[in-house]
Amino acid sequence: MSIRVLLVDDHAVVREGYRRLIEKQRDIEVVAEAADAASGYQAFKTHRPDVVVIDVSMPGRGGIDLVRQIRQLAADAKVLMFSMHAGAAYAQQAFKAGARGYVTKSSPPDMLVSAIRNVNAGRLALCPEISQTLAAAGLSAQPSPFDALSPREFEVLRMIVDAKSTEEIAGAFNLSPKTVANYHYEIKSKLGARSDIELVYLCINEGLLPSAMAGEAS
Amino acid sequence: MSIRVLLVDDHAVVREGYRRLIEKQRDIEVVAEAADAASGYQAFKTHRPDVVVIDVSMPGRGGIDLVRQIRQLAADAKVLMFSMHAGAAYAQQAFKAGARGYVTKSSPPDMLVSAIRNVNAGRLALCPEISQTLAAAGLSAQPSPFDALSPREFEVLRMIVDAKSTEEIAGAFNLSPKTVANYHYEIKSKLGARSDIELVYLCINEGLLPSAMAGEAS
DNA sequence: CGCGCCCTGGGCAATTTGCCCGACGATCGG
DNA sequence: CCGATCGTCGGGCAAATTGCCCAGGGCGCG
Repeated sequence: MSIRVLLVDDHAVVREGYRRLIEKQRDIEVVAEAADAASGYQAFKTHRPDVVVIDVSMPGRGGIDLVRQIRQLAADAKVLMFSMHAGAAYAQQAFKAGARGYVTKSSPPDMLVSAIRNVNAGRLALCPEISQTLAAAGLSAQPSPFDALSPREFEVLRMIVDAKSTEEIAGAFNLSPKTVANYHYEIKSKLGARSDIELVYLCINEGLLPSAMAGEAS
Repeated sequence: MSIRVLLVDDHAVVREGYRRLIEKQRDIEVVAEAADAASGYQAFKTHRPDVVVIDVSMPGRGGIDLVRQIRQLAADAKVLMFSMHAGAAYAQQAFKAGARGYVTKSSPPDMLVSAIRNVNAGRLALCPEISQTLAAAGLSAQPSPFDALSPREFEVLRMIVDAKSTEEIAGAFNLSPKTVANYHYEIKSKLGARSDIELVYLCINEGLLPSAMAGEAS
């Protein structure tokens, strides 16, 4: 009996790559793919895979939200998060949302497949970089102020540092602009940022951002 | 005679994915892979591929630099950039560095392979999102928008992205806070930034912020 | 059940932003 | 020499945003 996997990633190439890695194994098979959170959720409902592999950074509400949704539907769902950044903050949010594993895209191929096996077996799966930064952030020094953020605040923060306007965020989450503005204020307050620009820097050296994104120079 | 391709991307999964797509074609073959700029450069020298596919965002100084290096070695090298973000700024940088194509990772698979053929044939290759944003930004806009800034504006900009408050800047330059606010407005206007956060990103990928991203929590 | 989080948004004063305008000096072409 | 242009500096004012407080509803936990 093989492990049935659902792949959710907005980049077709990445899905191809993961699929290729998986197909080399004979005890794992890909039963479905999805390119965004909404269709990923549908695919989960219809296929009920053993393991769901989700990319954290996806357009719209992002992968973290999808985990939450899925776990709400099926509390025993096994989710493996898949990310391109090694920031501890993301990983922590992912685990809080109910993920059972977290690996980066730069991990060697065999780690990616063994992570699927681990998660399927009920074990946690995380790659060295993550466990390292997680451990460092965890027991040693200060608990990152990002831990104080509620899930919702974290998601709003992501949109903010992605240079989205208050209205865009409100639209994306179906919230009142006022509520978003309140989150914005609360986030800055919790993180001790005195301006949006400080906010960006905090996120950058927390690893929340791919370090340098292209601005919308329109 | 098939098109010989060199793949440079730091994520193993992505290389796998691209390789899988390419192997389905019989006129294209992957002659080498590399996981970083340095080994990519070596691989280019030894294999002399027809087309080099490079991921823009790689550890170190990124893929843009690699293009420049390669073009310096062989001015007729055909480089296809491969990115996960659709920002026009990155694409422009890529073309300025000598790339002949630019596609995003969210492009459909057949676009990725046809881009290789186009670049190999000497044509430009870019996916719709990019050509759109690029056209919007105006391809004629060759000079960096930063050139439009007056000296004073430039100085103020540097203070702004250094997270200084309006009052701090006014104090540092012996100006009225109102004047600083006016400069602030004028700068955003000239650079086309709709928020301070976009301003920061513009500066980052223009290389204005050498010290910005040094934070490694580890 | 009570307590305490989180989510959601209204209210409102204080500040900032967006945009326009006027003034002064320097530089430059004719 | 004379306008034209540009950079610097700031006032004004309406509109938007921020800072901060508050309140009700939902959900989990002891």
